[in-house]
Amino acid sequence: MSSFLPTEQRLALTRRRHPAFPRGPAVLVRLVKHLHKRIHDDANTALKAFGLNHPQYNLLMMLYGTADHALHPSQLAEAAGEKAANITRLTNELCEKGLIARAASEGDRRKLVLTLTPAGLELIGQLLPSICDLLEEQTRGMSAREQAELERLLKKFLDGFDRRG
Amino acid sequence: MSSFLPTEQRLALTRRRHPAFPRGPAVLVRLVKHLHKRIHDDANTALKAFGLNHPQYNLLMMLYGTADHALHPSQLAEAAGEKAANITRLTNELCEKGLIARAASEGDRRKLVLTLTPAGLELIGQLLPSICDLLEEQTRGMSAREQAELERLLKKFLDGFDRRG
DNA sequence: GGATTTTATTTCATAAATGTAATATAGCCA
DNA sequence: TGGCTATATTACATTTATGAAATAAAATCC
Repeated sequence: MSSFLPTEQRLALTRRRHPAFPRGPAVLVRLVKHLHKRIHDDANTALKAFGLNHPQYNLLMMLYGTADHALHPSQLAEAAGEKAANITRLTNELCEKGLIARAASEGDRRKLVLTLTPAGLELIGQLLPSICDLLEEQTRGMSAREQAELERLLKKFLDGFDRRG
Repeated sequence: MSSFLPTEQRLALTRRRHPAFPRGPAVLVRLVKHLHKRIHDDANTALKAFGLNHPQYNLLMMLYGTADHALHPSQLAEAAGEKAANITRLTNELCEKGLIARAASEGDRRKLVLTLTPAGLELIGQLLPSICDLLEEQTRGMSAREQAELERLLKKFLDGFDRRG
């Protein structure tokens, strides 16, 4: 059946030993952890054929989703949820592959501008069909209505973290 | 407002450029990623006071949630969603702290048995109140009904990955 | 029962992520 | 303008995670 069953059993036992342990929230947290792992692993597998890993793909897609395909490193860090130090390393890798380019920022010379190169755009065009298939397949079990409801609830969940700061 | 808004805007632009890109599934995947990050960071912060990090805490709780507080390394890896190599390192750390103990397995001498020590149990008792508070707070924005519905939908989402193998 | 295959665990090399400090420029204010 | 503060980015050290090979014991097969 579900790969999550053992987790629930352990949680039940935990509650017997420590009744204050909040079952619902703990289940949600563990579900997110499990899902994240599966999503990350699946994506890495699918992207291997294109010479990318998941974080690199995410950076490319953040640029792809921006008006002029250009972002400052700090914006990219924020967009992709990566630490600044990580952005340096990952963008170095993408530069070496020729998928993005670095340029000095016109207005503020502390900043750089990262842009997708034609090769980067080309690669995105090549890999998107695989990624679309993957995303469709991963959510095949849910109706459109369920997906929308899940989206709503996940956003509410995330709001709770924003509130905490 | 929501920290997720920019993500949605980028997704909208992505769809304009590549109409086949499935918005719903992509949003779900990105929400899971954001949530996981926040959960992981919050937990690490809360656990620092107890000298633990999130993966170490997870291992302790997997043992705590098991009938006799004992698991083989391979079971622990499965339970915590960690790779075997990682389990070796993490359990070494926990052994050095005296929170768990290793023993040879009676039946199958390829295996080890990992058990919570009294000190490990004691530490869990000390940190659980903080963790319970944290979990309650993170989910405060959702009603019990919403939490239950979210749990149901996340399980359905996870089922999709189990089906893929 | 001996050879072969499978399973469990660890070791080691490597990759990925993070924190902290260093560097450089911008913006501000007197 | 000069000095102070804030921001952007990178470099370096450290931690954390992963993959692949090595080791050893069990299970299987003939």
